[in-house]
Amino acid sequence: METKYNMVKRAIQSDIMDGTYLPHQKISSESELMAQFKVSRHTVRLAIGDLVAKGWLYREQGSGTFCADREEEQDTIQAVERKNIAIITTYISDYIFPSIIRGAESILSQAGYQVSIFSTNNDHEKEREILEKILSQPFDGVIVEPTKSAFSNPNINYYLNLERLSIPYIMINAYYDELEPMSLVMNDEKGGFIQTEHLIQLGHTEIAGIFKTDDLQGTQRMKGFLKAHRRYGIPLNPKNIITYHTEEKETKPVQELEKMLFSEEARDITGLVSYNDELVMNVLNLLRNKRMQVPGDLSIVGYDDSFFTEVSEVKLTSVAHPKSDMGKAAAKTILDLIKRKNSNKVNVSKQLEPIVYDPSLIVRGSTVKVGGVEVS
Amino acid sequence: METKYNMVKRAIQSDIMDGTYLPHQKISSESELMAQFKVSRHTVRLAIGDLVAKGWLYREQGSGTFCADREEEQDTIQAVERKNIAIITTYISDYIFPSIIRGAESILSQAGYQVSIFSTNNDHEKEREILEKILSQPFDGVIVEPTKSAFSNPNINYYLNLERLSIPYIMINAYYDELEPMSLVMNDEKGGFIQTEHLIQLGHTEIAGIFKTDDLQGTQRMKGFLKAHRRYGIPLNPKNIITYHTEEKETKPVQELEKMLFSEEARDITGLVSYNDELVMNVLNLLRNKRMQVPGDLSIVGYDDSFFTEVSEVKLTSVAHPKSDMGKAAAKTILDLIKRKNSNKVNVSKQLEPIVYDPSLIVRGSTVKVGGVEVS
DNA sequence: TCCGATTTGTTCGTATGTATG
DNA sequence: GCATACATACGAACAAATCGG
Repeated sequence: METKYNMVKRAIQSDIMDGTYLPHQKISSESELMAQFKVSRHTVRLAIGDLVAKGWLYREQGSGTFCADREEEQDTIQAVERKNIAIITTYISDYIFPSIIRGAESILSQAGYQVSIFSTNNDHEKEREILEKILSQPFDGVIVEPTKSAFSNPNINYYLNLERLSIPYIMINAYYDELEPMSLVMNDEKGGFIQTEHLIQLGHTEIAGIFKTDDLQGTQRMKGFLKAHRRYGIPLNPKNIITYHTEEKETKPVQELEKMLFSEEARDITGLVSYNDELVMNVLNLLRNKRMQVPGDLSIVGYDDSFFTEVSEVKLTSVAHPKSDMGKAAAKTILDLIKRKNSNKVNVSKQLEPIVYDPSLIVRGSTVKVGGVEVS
Repeated sequence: METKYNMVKRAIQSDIMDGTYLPHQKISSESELMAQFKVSRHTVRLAIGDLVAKGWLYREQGSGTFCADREEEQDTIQAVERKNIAIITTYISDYIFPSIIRGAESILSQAGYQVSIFSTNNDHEKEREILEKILSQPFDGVIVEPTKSAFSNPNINYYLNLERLSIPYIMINAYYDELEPMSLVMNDEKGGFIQTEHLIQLGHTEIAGIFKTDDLQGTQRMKGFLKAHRRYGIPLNPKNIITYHTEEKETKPVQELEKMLFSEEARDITGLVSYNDELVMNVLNLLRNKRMQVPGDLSIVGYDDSFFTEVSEVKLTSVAHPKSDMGKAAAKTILDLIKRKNSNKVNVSKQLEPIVYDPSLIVRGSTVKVGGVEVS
């Protein structure tokens, strides 16, 4: 059970961290806070007193309570050398993130840094909590994989606050456009393009595409999918595209595909471009039940070149993802930014050019010429 | 004009400075101070609150207010605000550890703790470095998966130091016998037993076993493998057993198996007990090249019930591993230990009984009656 | 320069909840 | 179970500083 003064305290801290209150700005008066939270003056003063003691606020009698400037103080704290870096991902255990985390951890621990991990579960609210935690502690740098990157982010202010406190951060896999942060991403549009191009060059003309549309990767890959069709003059039936959101990943895409392939109005799909390898595994289960052959009846191109490509019976054609290399590069970049910051004392997050990984296709057994025999 | 609470404050400070109150000694209770200075309780609390914030005193509900030991102030002041837990695993990204880490992270972050991760790469030297780092920082608890747990550990002293500093730690998957720590492990001997028993009950008598012998899990599973043979009166040819160390995992076990199955002195092996599912994947690749059918020609039992069991064409019979449940349980246990420590001020690491997970076999398509048809 | 409204500072009283020994 | 000690929360009153008119 949370205490009232703690609620007030956290609310004020939030307002400080998301930039509602800027340094030296006056915060709401005690009576305003009393009304706002429907608590007694005593409770408000208790909350404010705590924050004053911790150096978040300062009071001036007769004038008001003000947001403190915690930046100057930062230096003194940093004198105590504690090298700490935060990694925020959407999911810790799923899929390719462990590789990314491992890559980053190996570099960072070698450089004497300690790595703290956080996962948002692709939820903006959780992301906010994590950013608040990071802002209230002495982190030297942050590596973040954006949550629901296709949508505008309600936590932009927290990232701006990182900049204000000159804590370097970089984004991997995707980035929030508004921030123009240093980032390490794939050229996902090109990735989607070469996935599709590969099938087109094998003679496929009726190609289904399944894309996750709540992150930037998915929307970009879909863009590449469309572009390839246009480039090669292949007419694209809008019904060939299936989109889904993270929460639906276990159900909707496979259900929709089942409809597309096996319902009465089924069309003669011969190729499939998948958002990623993980999804292909679900698709393969469906096809196995329906006695459909891969690649005989359906050629499939995955994305990420994950371990799935090797363990399934049909080795999967897939787009290579840098994975642990990306993690390592991210780690090196953040170390570089920290070094620059400590020498220049200026915000350099945006001085570096984003690193864009060019995708390349790893052709394996899951794709063949349309109607054709396995190439192997 | 001096305020009342300031008088009380200065009086207490004086008593601390002139040695009337020694570190960790209980000071007068609030009601005593009320009488002594003839002020209200609120005023006393205001004075004490100030001194607590400045680190001169600390309060314990139900017990009293105590003089702080300002020698160790640096440590305590950080420890109070920073709820930090370390997780040490052998490998961060491989296999089932991501699930364990995720399970632990979800519980710990919910409890407001921050999770720092370290990986030893199964190397004692790296483990030592990590333990040194942890000992020099304010961690509240440590969850550790032992490195090379089958061997005696050269870093025992570091763990004893954790105990001396009363930092709770627990071990998962295995434990160093000398320490008798709180641990969460599987009954690996029983696991190896039921793997083998399953094949025996299907009529197999020539069963190969592959075990990793540098961790406790592997040696225990091998023990179960032997026990099952004895129990059922099946003679066991020592040549049916292959052992390997972590560094050899990509080469030796498969090479040895190839020799066992396909060389001139090959024997008629019909069943295979594998240290884990990951290894089975390598085995399956070998068998595919050799055009050997699973389960038709060889029945295979894996261990860990990992994602591999579901993605391969032949669904794998395997022993269930608690994975993220184990991570969650580990997190809850360490939180419990921290709570006890903060209340009792004694080392309680060893007061809890180790949690042992009983293994259970998940039967899928990779095992059939000897010489028989697939059961499906 | 003073006034009055606002805002924080100090102090009292009271009540109930929760942890400790 | 009980007394003790700290924790949370409400209410009220007056003091002292600030600021705009």
